[in-house]
Amino acid sequence: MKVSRERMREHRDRILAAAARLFRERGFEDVTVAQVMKAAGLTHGGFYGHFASKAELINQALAHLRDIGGAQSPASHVDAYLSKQHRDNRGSGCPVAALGSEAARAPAEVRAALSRTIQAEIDRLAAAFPGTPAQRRRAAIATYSTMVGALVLARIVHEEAFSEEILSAARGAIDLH
Amino acid sequence: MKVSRERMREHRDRILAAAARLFRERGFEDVTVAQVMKAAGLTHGGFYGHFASKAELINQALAHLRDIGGAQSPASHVDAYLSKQHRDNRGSGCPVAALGSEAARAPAEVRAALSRTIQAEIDRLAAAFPGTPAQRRRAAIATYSTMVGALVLARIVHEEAFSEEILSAARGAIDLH
DNA sequence: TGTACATCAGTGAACGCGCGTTCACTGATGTAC
DNA sequence: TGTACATCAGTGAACGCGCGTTCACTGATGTAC
Repeated sequence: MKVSRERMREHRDRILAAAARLFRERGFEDVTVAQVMKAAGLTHGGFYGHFASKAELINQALAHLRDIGGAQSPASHVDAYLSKQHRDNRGSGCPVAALGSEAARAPAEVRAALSRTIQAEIDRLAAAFPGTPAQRRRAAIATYSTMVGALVLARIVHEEAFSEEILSAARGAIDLH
Repeated sequence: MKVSRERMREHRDRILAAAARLFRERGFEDVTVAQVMKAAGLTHGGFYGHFASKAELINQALAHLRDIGGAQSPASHVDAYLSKQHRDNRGSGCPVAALGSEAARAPAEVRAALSRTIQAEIDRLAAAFPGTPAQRRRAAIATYSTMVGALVLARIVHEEAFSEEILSAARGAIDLH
């Protein structure tokens, strides 16, 4: 049945939020349109009233995600990023670490959305380093690379001790002043 | 038609090599059994004479890959890893960077195969650092994290200059003596 | 403010395609004599 | 060493399932008067 314009906008937001969570948890391909709609409390047929295709949903979900940045200090952001909690909660965590290797093969729009996330993260970290703007930017890029790589490795590795060792070594290698 | 035992072993190797290349290029899900068999010069029906399932092929292909390690020095290995050439040739490159975020959600066997690759890479890099074994291992873990993260980022980013900047910043942050 | 009706968001069955997997068949291999 | 035949690797058509997408329908919304 028809629904008020406000409620429709709310449905759209719920679909995007569900998609952003499910894609990060299980990847683009393992999540079906029907599952996203169910998670949003709707039936699958209505999906195409909101989005032209599943590919379009992927684009919009990642673009939507980009707008949500944390406000904590760089140092505590790094600690939170390299925590067991983040490792074990892909659905609410960094989309670059959760989807990075798939995204590298994705259409230009998906890559562009994640590029903006990467750019924002670098800008944010740059503030925590000393030196010229160029030096700070280079340090921020290297730091973010370490963070993403360590989280990906920690999620692959199955032995808990090894996984924690990776997070700890990465935390130790990053020193913000 | 039947084929000699030697030729069958050769076919199996060709299937594994084709799978290892295609999976790294396009991911586990976008590659079909028929495509792997075609790349190996065979037809898809024969696949199940070699492997019980596609999942089994994924396991074996990653395990097979693990045995092939380079022999260059740590310093030139890092440079090759963080090169444009490696970035642009996923099919013959590091499986951790090519498949990392998908592998994190994969069955235990896939994760175990990649864990061994990670472990081997860390051991190899550790030799290039000074200090106690524990210090060297921590440095190697942080270094490999930076390498994997930077390669993943460089492959996502669509602007060529930004992508090269990421590789360069990571190279600069790693100093082996 | 109340009423009539055109609009259209959401529903759920259905469609078509591609994929993993199976299977009857073919003909070369390799063993038994 | 040669021959007869059982074995079995590879072929390609077919199957069944799940998924993205479409569509006729429903009934609440919101506009025109």
